[in-house]
Amino acid sequence: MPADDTQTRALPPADFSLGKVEVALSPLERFEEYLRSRGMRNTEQRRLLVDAVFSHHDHFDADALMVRLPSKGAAGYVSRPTVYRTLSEFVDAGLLRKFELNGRSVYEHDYGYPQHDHMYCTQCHELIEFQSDELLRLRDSVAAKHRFSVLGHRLIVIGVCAACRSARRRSRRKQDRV
Amino acid sequence: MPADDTQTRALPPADFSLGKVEVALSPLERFEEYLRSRGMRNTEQRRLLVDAVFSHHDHFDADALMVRLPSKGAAGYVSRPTVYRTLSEFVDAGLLRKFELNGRSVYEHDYGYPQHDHMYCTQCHELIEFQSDELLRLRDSVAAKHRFSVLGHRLIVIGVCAACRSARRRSRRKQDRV
DNA sequence: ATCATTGCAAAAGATTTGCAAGGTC
DNA sequence: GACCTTGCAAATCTTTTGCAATGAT
Repeated sequence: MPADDTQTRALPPADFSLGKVEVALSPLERFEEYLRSRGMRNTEQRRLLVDAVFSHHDHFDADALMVRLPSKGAAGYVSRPTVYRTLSEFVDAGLLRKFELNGRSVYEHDYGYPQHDHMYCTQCHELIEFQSDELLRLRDSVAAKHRFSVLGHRLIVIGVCAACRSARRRSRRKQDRV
Repeated sequence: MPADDTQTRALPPADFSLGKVEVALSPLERFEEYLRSRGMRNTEQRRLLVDAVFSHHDHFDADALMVRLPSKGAAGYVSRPTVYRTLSEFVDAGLLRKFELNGRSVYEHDYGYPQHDHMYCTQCHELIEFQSDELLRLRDSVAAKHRFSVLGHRLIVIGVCAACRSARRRSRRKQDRV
């Protein structure tokens, strides 16, 4: 296990409502660890992507990440296949969590951020995070009852957020079926 | 609102662990209602699909449904686009619920069956149903706290089912990241 | 020098759409 | 007869893959 000081690094400024978790390594350091431990190479593209991914705390898909990077021809460009391949590696490395929404893969920070779930607004398509220990207890208790060994879960509450509810107060239309 | 006796119809024999809900109309009757109310046509394909869908209680995707139907050329064949179009109508009509799993759309009975969630086994890919009122209370309480108006939710607990745990006891390999 | 990684082009898989022919009301 | 539906073919969208060139160790 390669050495490194075990200082607590500051993560990107968090407009993150749930706070952050203390971590010993930055996402990049942690990923480099992962690469070393698997005999994989520390390439510029991988470094660029760690940076692009951890410079904002938000939910994004492969497309959104591409847009955030320099376009083809420019310095720092990363091809779409490499983006997809690297996102998978980030998930394997524990840097990102992945879930599906409206038929595509959505990613969010995992490393250094606390467990949480989402509410999805069908009006503005915003994802709102929330945390509930009670939910975890409930999940584990149900699983135990079925002798099911839990690796994780995905919960998304579907509905209309506070902002959109207000906006809709006067222009109301049929609600989407979920 | 068109008349009909309000008898309780038996639904397909249920190897369904959560029991069933009392319903006034069969899925087909309910769908015909829906078609009438929207000025849509009661076609043979739609009737065939209601039948194919409600003859088994299980989770399925568009492909699995196609396989269950007569093949091209044979009587009762329904084309793939029609299957997709009709599945959407079933969801709109409240007959089916839809969710996403491994990048594809999975459907299950909604009409006539109680609310529930799933545990997904990463080994055998089985979906195990469970029901929890406490979860619903928890969901609604979290939503209320955020002034979020709930339309529904999707929860999937990911892990390894009891059967696969036993099977794995002696041939263990790395666990999948979720 | 070895061998992992990248970018390109193309493939693959799921789902959707334009449209002419056919079916339902 | 009006017009909704179907099936076909083709398009679309997202993600993956084969492979030769490039880059990391």
